[in-house]
Amino acid sequence: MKIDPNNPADLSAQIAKAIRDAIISGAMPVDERLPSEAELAEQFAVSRPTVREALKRLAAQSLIRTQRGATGGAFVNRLRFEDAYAQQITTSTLLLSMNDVSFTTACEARYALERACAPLSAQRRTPDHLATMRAECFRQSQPGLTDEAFCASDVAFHRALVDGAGNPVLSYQLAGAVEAMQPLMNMITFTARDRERIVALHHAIADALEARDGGACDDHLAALARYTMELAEEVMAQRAAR
Amino acid sequence: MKIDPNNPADLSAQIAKAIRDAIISGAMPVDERLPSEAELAEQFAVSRPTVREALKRLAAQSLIRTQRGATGGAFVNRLRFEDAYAQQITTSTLLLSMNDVSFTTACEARYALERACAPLSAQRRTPDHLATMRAECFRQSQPGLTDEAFCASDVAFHRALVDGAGNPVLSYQLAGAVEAMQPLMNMITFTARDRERIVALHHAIADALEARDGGACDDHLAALARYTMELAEEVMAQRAAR
DNA sequence: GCGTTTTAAATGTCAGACTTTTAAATGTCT
DNA sequence: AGACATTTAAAAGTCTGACATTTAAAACGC
Repeated sequence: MKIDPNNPADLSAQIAKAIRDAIISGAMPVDERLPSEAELAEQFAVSRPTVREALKRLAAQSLIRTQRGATGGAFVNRLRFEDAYAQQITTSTLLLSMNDVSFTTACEARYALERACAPLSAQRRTPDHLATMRAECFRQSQPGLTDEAFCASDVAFHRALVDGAGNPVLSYQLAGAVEAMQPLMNMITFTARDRERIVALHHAIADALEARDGGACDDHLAALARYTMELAEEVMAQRAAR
Repeated sequence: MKIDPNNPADLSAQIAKAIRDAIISGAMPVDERLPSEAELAEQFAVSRPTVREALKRLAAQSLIRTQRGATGGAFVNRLRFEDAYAQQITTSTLLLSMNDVSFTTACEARYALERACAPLSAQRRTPDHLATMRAECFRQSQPGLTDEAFCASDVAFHRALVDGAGNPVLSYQLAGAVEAMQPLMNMITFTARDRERIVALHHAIADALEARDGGACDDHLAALARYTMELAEEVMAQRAAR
């Protein structure tokens, strides 16, 4: 850990960076305890509140966790895939909403990535994945379902597809792409016929995975992508006309 | 923004969550100024240091930025793709290093995602992207190059490929997958013949993109994926033997 | 009217105290 | 001796109040 220059601004950011670099470089292994706040304050020659601000920055990135009590302190945290999912999803959601990314762009990215999973998922999906997909299909065909619940079920279906690839790195990367689409999808009103069509494609996808036919799965995903974009275009056209 | 229960622990986390939710829900538009730290302290009935810790958490996620001075304060930050790239890369890198993800798993994910970009990149790549790829190919065939520089150039080549798809969401998602592989790739020692083979495949990929032939590009990427994994397996076998 | 100075508001930092949590050390009883 | 209760100390979490620094707008002077 390095010292800070005599630049008396952003001290907490500098300290956070120093510690972050130490963690990333591997100098501090997982579960290693950092010095206490008082010791860090002395080492960096700053006050304890400043150290605390730095630690909170790292905690926000799940790089450390803190524990109170006698043997407590700040510990290097093992970054778990589940924790990273959550961050990834909020970041992706904000990226889409704050940069007026078009529905088309987001949708294209999402289906391109999903199609990348298709062949792997066809090979490796378990009965569990199939069961989840069938269950979501069933839910999606229930009559009284709100559009939001329909979209949420859609996300669950596609997550099962992605998870079927059995590659946590892929699941992590795709969590953002799939879930961040949900707010955009919620802008669409699905008619009964739309839903019917989508559920039919979902069934076709599940069938293809059950048959371990990656090619067919890819074809149906492509069809679903086209159909989703068509629906979105209609909505856009209606809004433009209004 | 909601109040906190009388739970006197994690106050700053609760406050950060309240503000974060307000931002994500869209209740606070981009560039909106938050109340001053003193006002927030009063609203949440906590002290200013506690509010500051909450704000630092949000700043660590690039959700807000702060400005000093008379008209200063904390502002809702427009999350830019470039900022998100950096976070994505560090998160992905840590995920891989802390969860002993195998080279094979990471490599599989990376190439699956890259292949998802291939058809789009074939359609939309600009001369700029091609020029970058050619330049990196040239660099990769320089004799005195260290393994690390070779890997860095490899990353640059593949980023150009991904950026060629002209979809910022894809570029963002893939930044992590591609760059986080670099530390793993650095564990491989490339012989002159290895490099020759890789550069040849890179050239073939660039040729396919130049010809706007997505299929050929996909084939070469698949070949590159196979070859990379073969190399890694050799390295692993050598280590196991030792 | 324009340039300079003052002022006020805001973040950034510090020092010291107190509270709460937690586990280990100590003590006590059976 | 062992099990249970008590004390103690270390650490994070919080609060109060103060000072420093930055910055833009207001006040002032020419």
